[in-house]
Amino acid sequence: MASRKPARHVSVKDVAARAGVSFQTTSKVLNGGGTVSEVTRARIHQVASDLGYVPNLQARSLVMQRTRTVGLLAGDFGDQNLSRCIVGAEREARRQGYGVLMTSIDLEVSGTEYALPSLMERRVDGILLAAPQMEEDRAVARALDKTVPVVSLHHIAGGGVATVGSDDELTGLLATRHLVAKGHRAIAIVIGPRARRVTQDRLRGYRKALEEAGLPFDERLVTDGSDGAATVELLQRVPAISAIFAENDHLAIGVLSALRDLGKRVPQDCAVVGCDDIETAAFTVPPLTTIHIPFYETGEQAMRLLLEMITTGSLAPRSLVLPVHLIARKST
Amino acid sequence: MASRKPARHVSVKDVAARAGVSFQTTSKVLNGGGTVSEVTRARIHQVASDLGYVPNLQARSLVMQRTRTVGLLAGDFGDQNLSRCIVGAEREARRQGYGVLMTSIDLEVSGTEYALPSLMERRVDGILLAAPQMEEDRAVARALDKTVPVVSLHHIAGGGVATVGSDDELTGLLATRHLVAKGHRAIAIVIGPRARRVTQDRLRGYRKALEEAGLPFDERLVTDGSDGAATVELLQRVPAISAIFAENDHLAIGVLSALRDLGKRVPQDCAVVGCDDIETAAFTVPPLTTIHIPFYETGEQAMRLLLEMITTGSLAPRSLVLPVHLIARKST
DNA sequence: AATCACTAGGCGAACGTTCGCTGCCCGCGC
DNA sequence: GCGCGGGCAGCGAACGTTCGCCTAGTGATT
Repeated sequence: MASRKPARHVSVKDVAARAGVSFQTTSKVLNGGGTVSEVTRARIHQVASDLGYVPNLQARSLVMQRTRTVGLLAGDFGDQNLSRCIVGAEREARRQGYGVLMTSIDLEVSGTEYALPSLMERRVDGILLAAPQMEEDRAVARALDKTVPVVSLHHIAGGGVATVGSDDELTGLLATRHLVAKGHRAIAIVIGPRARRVTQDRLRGYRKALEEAGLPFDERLVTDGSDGAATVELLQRVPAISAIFAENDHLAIGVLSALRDLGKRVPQDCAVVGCDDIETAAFTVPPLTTIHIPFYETGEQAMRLLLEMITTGSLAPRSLVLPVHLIARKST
Repeated sequence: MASRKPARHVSVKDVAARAGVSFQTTSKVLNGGGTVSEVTRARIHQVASDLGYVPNLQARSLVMQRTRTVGLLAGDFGDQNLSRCIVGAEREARRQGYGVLMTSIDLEVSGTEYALPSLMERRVDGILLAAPQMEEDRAVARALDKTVPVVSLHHIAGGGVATVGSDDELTGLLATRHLVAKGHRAIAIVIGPRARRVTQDRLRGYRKALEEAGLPFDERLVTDGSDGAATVELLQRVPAISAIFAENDHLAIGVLSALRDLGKRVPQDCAVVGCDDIETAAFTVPPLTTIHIPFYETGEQAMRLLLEMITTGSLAPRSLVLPVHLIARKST
């Protein structure tokens, strides 16, 4: 019935046989360089293309001791910001002729259990970590085989890992400064999970900006925005609030909607600034002023660093912090 | 200075030497099964874990003639819907012990140029196509090596490729029926690129629903929504319009914003229904009624089908259409 | 005419596995 | 006491490459 034969791929030997040369010579022509006469070279190329020869990178990797493949360990591909990083990283890898083996880690298992070993078995030349949730997982640093270069987009507990990211403190600083510059004095902040670095850093930037402006830091102006009602409570607690800094755009959208429910106009009654510059930020009502985070470039730079580490063989953990900038829209 | 040696990985031979057995016996114990006495078995396991042995899948693949890796050719990882598919696909692959090699194709090159060959060189066992833009690229079907199973999330010109997707005609049908049921008679449709299958199919569903309801199809009620002004023009052209079906949620958001600009209330003055159920659809103002497309499941099923084709060795192009359903929110 | 320097291409080994076969030793039954 | 079978382990080959080394020719130089 259906042809069940896998129809083996053609190898250098097949080409060699047809061209009447040794397979090593064929190899020289097709892949490596060597001194082969122009005529046989041409003949071999001809036969190879006739037969549809496709080099077997597995075999090549075996002898070369490198796969030209990097592992990408992602927390959640669904996350829009992360996926922008990934796009950048993948593109850079491809540009340099590297393949990308992707794995995501589910929340249940710590990633150390399955994902890392699976990458190591496939002998990736390096690993790019894009998993915020393993920030505080001390097992990760331990599980990381010291033989392969690693770059992470997030801080890794235990350190010793190269990191590429954006300047989160600056992010908080710019956002808050902007509000200060607009004349606001009672500036609240809505934050995500406190355990996350990004939260802490942006919060620090917020405090720094207040300090610069000679404004007191008031713990009552800080609220956890994970549930929508938080903003409402916040405003009831401190009615004087005239501006809200949301530590990321999703929170900002929640804030916007809470303000609308309260009948407050943005930005007249209350200004709002977010962070991340997600795609929809430009289309909220009103369009959201936010801090643009260069996610794409982050991924790109991270991959570039990783590949550089791979080619130079250096395992020294260098780090890179990318600048951010404010995008003023209508919410402030 | 910095240790520059790659510090070679430990192989079965290393383990064997330490355990005082032949490397083949070690292989039997560690990977394949064989008849080995309990004591040597234990000893080998001990040594392997002491030395930190990690099997080399490259070498294994070479002899087994399969890599347990599938290629994922994606159009755009940034696309939210696509990335949900990808998450589902990756998860299923991982569940079955397969690795996923990802490549995205840039708009400049057709994908056939670089991406497919690169996957073939790495000897993937199968390929999952998730690239809407190659829908009409006839080169794709030709470039596809007939030796490896392929499943696509989109129609492939030339056919012969297994496809998994959702029922786009049903999508248009349900959306329009819903509006009809709400009593609307002048129902406009805002569509994306006409060349895309999904557009055509959803449009067909729209027409079918109108027909069912005995409403005439009016070409003036069809508009290309790619630029925001289209909706405004549409409503000026046909003021009687009381409902708009947007062929996807992004278009719907554009429509919503246009209606707001015109001072029309949603849903009182004009109802809106979208498609896709993107994440933000629940947070628009008002929350968007839309057709939920099971992207995650689509990816999952596609991968399942692909892996099944791989293991059974069947190349027959089976196809799968997943059902969709309406999610009623406040915009209708 | 003998040596030389090159060029073109072959050969063997290695990379880390799997797999089928062979051989050894031991205990058992007659 | 002899042959036999079964459990255990080793051996060789193969998968498709790359790489260094070797050899057989060729034409030019002494």
